[in-house]
Amino acid sequence: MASVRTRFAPSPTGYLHLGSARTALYSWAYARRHGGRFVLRIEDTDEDRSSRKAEAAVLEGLHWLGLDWDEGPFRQSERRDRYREVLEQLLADDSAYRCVCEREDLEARKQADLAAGGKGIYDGRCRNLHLGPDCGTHTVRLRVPAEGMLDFDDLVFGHSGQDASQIGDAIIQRSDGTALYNLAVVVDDLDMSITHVIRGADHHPNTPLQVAIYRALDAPLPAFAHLPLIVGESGKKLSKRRDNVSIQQFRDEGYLAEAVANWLVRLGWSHGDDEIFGLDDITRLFDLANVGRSAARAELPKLEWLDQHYIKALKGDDLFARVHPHLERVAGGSVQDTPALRKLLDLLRERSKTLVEMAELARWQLRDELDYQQKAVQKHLRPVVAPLLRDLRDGMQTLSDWSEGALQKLFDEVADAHGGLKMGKLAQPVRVAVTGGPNSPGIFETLEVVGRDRSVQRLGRAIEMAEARADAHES
RNA sequence: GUCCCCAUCGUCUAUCGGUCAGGACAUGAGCCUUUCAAGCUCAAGAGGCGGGUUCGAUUCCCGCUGGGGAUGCCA
Repeated sequence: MASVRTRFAPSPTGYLHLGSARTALYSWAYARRHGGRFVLRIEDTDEDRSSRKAEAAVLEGLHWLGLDWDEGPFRQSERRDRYREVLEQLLADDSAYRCVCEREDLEARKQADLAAGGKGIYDGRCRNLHLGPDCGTHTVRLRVPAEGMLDFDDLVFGHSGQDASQIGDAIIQRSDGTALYNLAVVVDDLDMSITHVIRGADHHPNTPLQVAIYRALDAPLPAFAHLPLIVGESGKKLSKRRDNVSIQQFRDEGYLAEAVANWLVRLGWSHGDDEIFGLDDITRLFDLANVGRSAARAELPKLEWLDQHYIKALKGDDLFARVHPHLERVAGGSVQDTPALRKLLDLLRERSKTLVEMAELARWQLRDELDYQQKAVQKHLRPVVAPLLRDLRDGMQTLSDWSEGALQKLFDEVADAHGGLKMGKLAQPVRVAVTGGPNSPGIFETLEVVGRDRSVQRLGRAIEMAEARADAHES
């Protein structure tokens, strides 16, 4: 058997669509798994909707996910002559014919047919007119056989097909002389020797028509594999309006590429009870045989869990580089690489579902001005804690060494001095004082990150806040 | 309307005639604990309905119901 050749053929939409991303991932994985080649082709036959910029965004999405291709990108817009050549050939052997039916008229006849209980397919008015090139403005239609099965093997859905009588003679060339999608894909897949056409199940119903084209061209069929749709919360096909369909948006929301890829690969494919798949695992294990047949609902919780899973494994330079843009957004300016920040990020790994969340959790380190959470201030910075904070602050100023160990010792001493206070009584007020909120990593680690000067300063501010409330009570 | 497809916990899925129907996420409870997480333990939670076939159906067949997709001079 010829070596595997798969392709990904997106239309340039300005971003990489979630469903397309999965199709790309599966096609890529299938080629890699079988030592084949992966071809990239841009389907830009609809000029109105295509631009180079929109195409670049699609490629960027692919790169971000970690997918690479061996050939291309080829563009259908650059293959017009080839389509024309094929069209001429089809016309010459009478597999196709010119049609001069006008749009409005066509629509009216279709509606009438539908109303009369018909199927609403082309009535074949020009089918036997044998119109020549001089017939004026015209489209070209494929002469689909009147009967017989237009069938094909589908690696996911099994043997599929439709009776030819259910399909009208479809237009394959527009009246402006350009080829339509259904013709272009077939010609491209043939010319590019694609062995496995892997694409979304929304193309499943179009395939019989394409089979008719293959036959008209007297060409062998590739293997088809239609992937069940990914649907949104609504249970319907993903829509730009309702759902987040842009891979770039997931990236911007702080999801890691490996998490998105892992999420996508499991949306429709499985390998026993396994859940964690890196790109390398995917190229090693992926197979069409284990792709399911029903639509999968894209829900975020699993993605979040995966994202946290991969974030937990991130460290050092890699971690820093990936959160950096998000840190700068929170900081509202440039963010320097410091040991304290590195330590904080490390502590935040298992507390963050996304990089965006991680950056948010680092806010108290990124900005000198604290955002105090009123509820936490009310609860923890009460007048009675002022003396505690004062002792702690004083102790910090003379602490010989600013380390978790030394801080722990200081806290123990202050707790003893105040009648054996529980650690929680001390930790929470301090936490609110130095971070502005009730949640953060361990208090000693937090203080170490904040640093002596800022800790002392923030404690001072907290003492003022607590005492101010005492005054308010008295007056 | 017509054609095509799909149907296991809330979600993603395993099962390829015989299982206490398994796992994961989410959910609830507990443990841990200076907060939040993380981690660990436990719990609850599924074969749409009706017919067949079979010694035996979630699994195979048919019908129904439900859902989805396609029906473009879009891809």
